[in-house]
Amino acid sequence: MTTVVTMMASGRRAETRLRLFGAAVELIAEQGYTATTVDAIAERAGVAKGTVFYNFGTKEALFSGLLEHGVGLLSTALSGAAAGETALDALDAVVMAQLRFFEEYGAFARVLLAEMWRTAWQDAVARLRRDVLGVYADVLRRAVAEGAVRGDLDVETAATAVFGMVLTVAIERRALHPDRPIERVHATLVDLLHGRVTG
Amino acid sequence: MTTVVTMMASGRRAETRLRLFGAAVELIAEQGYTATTVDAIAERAGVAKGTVFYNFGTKEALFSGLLEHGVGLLSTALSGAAAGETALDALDAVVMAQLRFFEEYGAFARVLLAEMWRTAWQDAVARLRRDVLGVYADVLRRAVAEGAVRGDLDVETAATAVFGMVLTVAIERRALHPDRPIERVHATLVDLLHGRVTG
DNA sequence: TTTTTTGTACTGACCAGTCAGTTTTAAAAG
DNA sequence: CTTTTAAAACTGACTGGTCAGTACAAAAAA
Repeated sequence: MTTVVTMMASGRRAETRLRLFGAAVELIAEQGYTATTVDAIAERAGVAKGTVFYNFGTKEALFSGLLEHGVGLLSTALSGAAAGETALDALDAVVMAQLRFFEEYGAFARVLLAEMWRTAWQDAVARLRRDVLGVYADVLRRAVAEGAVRGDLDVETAATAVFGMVLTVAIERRALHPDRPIERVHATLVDLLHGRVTG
Repeated sequence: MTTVVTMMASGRRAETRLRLFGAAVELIAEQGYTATTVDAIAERAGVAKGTVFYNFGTKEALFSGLLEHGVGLLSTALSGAAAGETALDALDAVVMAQLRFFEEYGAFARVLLAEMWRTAWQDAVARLRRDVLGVYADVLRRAVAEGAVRGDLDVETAATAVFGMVLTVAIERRALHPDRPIERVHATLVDLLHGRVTG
């Protein structure tokens, strides 16, 4: 049972909410948002259907909350890793943090990738761009300032590219090569980024 | 109206099928598979609902056919670009071909990204891995043979990484920076891959 | 003549959301 | 410590609507 949830303000209600997030993220990862019924979420969470609506009001609000929560965790994980001697060390560390995060919360990775583009969740997506892609952009800008990277690098595009690359690889690895050590995947990606592959 | 469809064996029936693919890919890109109704697809295609079932039998079969069709076009586009003096030239060309393909068929890119992970479409996904990721893997292997790339490169992971990177960037560009020239995006990605960014 | 499409009407399953009633919790009163 | 009280949390049967798929007769195309 891998869930996006770990800890949060305690209390009966908060606990129920987290159980619902956990059930929802797994089911939505497998079936997609629309195909996942509130009944199924409630059943997996071990609560009555009415409880879902008592806590969130609508199915959409439940999903919105789930996205917010997950993006928050991801953002925390990445920015926590962004420290480092040089900007390039920091970049490696952020890539590793993203790989580890999706290793633990693989269901959330798939939900993100699948549902990120729907207009219904603009708020969570905006936050993803600001707080998650922003970490990559900051690190890259720092690298520019340190002179480790060409000054005319298109930082926005590069940040998206790295994030998408890691996300795709993390999902593919979980689906097809779960035994492959995450360190090996990290090494491949880091080599790609540092030009130790070609030339 | 951007559709995945371009040309195919002519005939009334084939034409109807392609119109349905075109309508379906747009709607599914916006709303997702489950949320898209057969009624809506038929209406946008300008066809009676019964015609959908006459041609495909089920909604799932329509979508399966759409995926097959799109993956076939993508595979053709990429392998057609994989020629080139050196393997690294070929890699650049394949990246460009993928960017161009998703520029033209942006709706299909989003459908791929969103629905690729559901177990229901294993066949199309297997073909994607074989025929599309395979093009990247081949080019990278060729680069290894030419000595342009380290011999111990994890070709599979690298191929997935590059494909995912380009896919993510292509979608993000269409959504957020439609005016940004595709050549500039290509230059950023190619620089990343050739180590002209760091060091 | 055969194949394909149309339009309308129908069905049966499924599902988000509601609501009246029940249980739990915690605190105040005795 | 026990009882009372009221709010908060939870329950599950029910409802109204939606949708994939069917049926079919008539029309259009090949």
